[in-house]
Amino acid sequence: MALGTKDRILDATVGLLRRQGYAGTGLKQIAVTSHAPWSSLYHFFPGGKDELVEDALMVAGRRYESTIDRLFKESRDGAAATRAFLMLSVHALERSEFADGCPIATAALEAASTSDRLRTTAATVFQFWVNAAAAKFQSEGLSSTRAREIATFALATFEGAIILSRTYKSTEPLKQCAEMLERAIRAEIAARPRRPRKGQ
Amino acid sequence: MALGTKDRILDATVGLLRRQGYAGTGLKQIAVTSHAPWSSLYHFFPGGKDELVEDALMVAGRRYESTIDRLFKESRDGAAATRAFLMLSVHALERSEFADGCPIATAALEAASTSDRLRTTAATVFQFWVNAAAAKFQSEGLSSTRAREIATFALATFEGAIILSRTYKSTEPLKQCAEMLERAIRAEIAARPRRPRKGQ
DNA sequence: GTCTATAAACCGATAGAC
DNA sequence: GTCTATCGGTTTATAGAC
Repeated sequence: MALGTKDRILDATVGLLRRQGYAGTGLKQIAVTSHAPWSSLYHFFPGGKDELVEDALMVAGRRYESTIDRLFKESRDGAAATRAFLMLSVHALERSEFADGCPIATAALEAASTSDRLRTTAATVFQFWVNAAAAKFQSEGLSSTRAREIATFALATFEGAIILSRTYKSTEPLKQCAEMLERAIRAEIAARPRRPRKGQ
Repeated sequence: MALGTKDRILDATVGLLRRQGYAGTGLKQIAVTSHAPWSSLYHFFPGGKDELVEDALMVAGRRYESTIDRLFKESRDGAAATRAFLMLSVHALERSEFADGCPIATAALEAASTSDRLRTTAATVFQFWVNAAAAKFQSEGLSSTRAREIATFALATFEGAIILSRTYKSTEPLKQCAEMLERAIRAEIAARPRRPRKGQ
């Protein structure tokens, strides 16, 4: 089943955002890469570049969210799931010559001080991910607040490890962080006083 | 004492790279911001944009390096120094309306798959920082390799926390990560006799 | 939905006068 | 070291025909 033109445009945009960021990616290049006619960009995204990029960030964000959701539900515990999530990117980087990092991070940094609209979109996506991971930590006896703190810590280490691994062109930082992050999370959960879950 | 034109250009470039990244920052804007004549850019940086940005990354990198160096030498231990380093950015973000994050990260992500020259420069800077921090961890009894692993972990969490704090326009992620990172590092060091690979 | 054409602004870079 | 002018290319975006 062939992908529609709109979906091809969105997919190409996600891929180019990963490699070149927002400012470095031109609409023309998106049209060429996605084999879409130039005029289709404005047909499907009348709001221009910002609307297209916003949609692309949401698409990529939802995709990651379901991956996180599945991973954290399948895993033994949140610490192991976090490690597995980082290891997923190890392989993604290896397969893509260190291109397929986080689809949000570069655009998020670029937008943080330049576009409130895109910044908010990126923030929303990060919150999806934190929520998906925090659900697992909460099921291990942590309060909602505490579970989200740990998920935020995990997301931060993940994002930073991707930066280092892509910059070094080496998966070592990501692998080392995966290991230490797993230990750190396990310690946080073990050492901290558990707050009773309601009704239990 | 007035700054020379070249230094003003470099300073302006560092500031703009933080806020807009590499592709988002034009040479013309750098000239205007630094109050430098347009032709001075090519007078001082005959290699054009790439040479200018490379120099700016190195300047900012050396500046951070000496900060890290001082902080880690003054602090009680590496874990506390790491926490203090993250807290430094908490205040920098507060003072700058969430603009003054890491001067390298955005350009590093943009360059990772597009410019090997800038990617290498960013990698060199990160190594400076890791080395400066690792020296302290080594002085606490860790092997060089192990000290660098922990410094890399700290740098990754720092970079990711900056992304989240800037994206959320909240210093909470940075503060939470500072706290958890300190505990994690202290635990890693306490478990010092960590031989290559022990089974679980 | 797609085609072609084009506007208006901006990009990095260069040249020659002073 | 700085001034002015300009080149060729690219950018986002729009318009009208089909």
